[in-house]
Amino acid sequence: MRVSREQMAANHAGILEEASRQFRERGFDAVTVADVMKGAGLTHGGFYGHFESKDDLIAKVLQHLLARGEGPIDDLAAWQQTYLSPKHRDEPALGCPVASLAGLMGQQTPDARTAMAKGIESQIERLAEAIPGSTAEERRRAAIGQWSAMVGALVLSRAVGDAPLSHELLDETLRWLDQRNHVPERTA
Amino acid sequence: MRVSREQMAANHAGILEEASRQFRERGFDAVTVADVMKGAGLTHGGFYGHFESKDDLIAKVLQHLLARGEGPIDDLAAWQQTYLSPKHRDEPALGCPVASLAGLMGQQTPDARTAMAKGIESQIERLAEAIPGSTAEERRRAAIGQWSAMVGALVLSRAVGDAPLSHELLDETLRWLDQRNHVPERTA
DNA sequence: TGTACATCAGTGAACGCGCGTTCACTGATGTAC
DNA sequence: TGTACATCAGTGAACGCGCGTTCACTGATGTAC
Repeated sequence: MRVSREQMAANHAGILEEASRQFRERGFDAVTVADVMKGAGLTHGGFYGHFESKDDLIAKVLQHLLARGEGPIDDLAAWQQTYLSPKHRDEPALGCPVASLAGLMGQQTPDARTAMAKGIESQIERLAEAIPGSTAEERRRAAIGQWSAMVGALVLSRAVGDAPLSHELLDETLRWLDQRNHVPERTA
Repeated sequence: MRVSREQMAANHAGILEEASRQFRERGFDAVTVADVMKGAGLTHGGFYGHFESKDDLIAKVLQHLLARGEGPIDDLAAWQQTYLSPKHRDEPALGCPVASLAGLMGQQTPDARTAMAKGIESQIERLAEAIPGSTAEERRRAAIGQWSAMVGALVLSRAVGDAPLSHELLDETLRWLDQRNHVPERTA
């Protein structure tokens, strides 16, 4: 059942895409190679024509998810509101790979860890350019602090489940960050 | 090889303690029942005399780790400095269970998730009492924001590995939080 | 352009391993007298 | 207090299952003429 070169490339992209969703949704361990291949509309045996191993897939998925250069953040408050939204909390499969996967890097390969580290660094740089502050050092510090708070709040809100606390974590962190990004003139 | 009641109680506590360390160090999936029992100086078969299943152990470990009421935080800055230290980053086995395990709750049982949620709530309450602020609402918001930032920074610094960025995440988040907890009089 | 054949992407059964869990057994503990 | 026996915590072999991975096979693709 050989397929055309175009179809094979599409299948390869489909496996990557499906894996990136399932990994974000359920983590690396709970997702099997067969799960990913089924989701991509293929059978598990063909997997090794595309990737060397499951670990290789994990590294490639992280590189794919984290290396894509996203544009600058033009509206910081809106961006943070989207990040700290119930929708983002409830849809990890399409959401921030750092929030879903950073806590799982302990047992991963060096390639996977490197991809994650690069993604975190580039996200901090991206945030630093959108954050107010008089010096570059101050903006980078604020970017690190705010990015930590955003990732932490999302991780905690997902861990809490659907209790009121879950929504409170998102909402209060958002408001707390918003206070930092405005000079304390309005609403104190 | 029956053992005394005292010895059995000690073994039970030892299994819990060993599991709580290994889970924090390597996560739930990578730690096997046999690993835990070996660490506790026992053989794997005896496990089911103490716990119903591995899932039961996970729930009991979380209850054990997160339900213990810790005293009030008397020195907020010192407490945050300890939390955001390289030592804490490098010793997850003895560190904060929320930072190690919150990101792994997605696939866990309701009992485990409930224990985690309670631990997060009580930690926020504990922080809120140590944080400056004129109203209870303001202190709770700051507690949520700061706790999110602390957990996020620790998770990110562990994910990054031993790159300079890892230390920077801890250090800059600490300084950033410290700025929030002082009226902007010194060092701007 | 049409035909013959070599290539190879995908299939699905099978393998080997490790894990959670079970169970017959052991021998020290704890109890009944 | 001492003895006989029932209890049962712990042992370690074994089971069953699911997973990552392999492999012989299939049949459409792509190429050589």
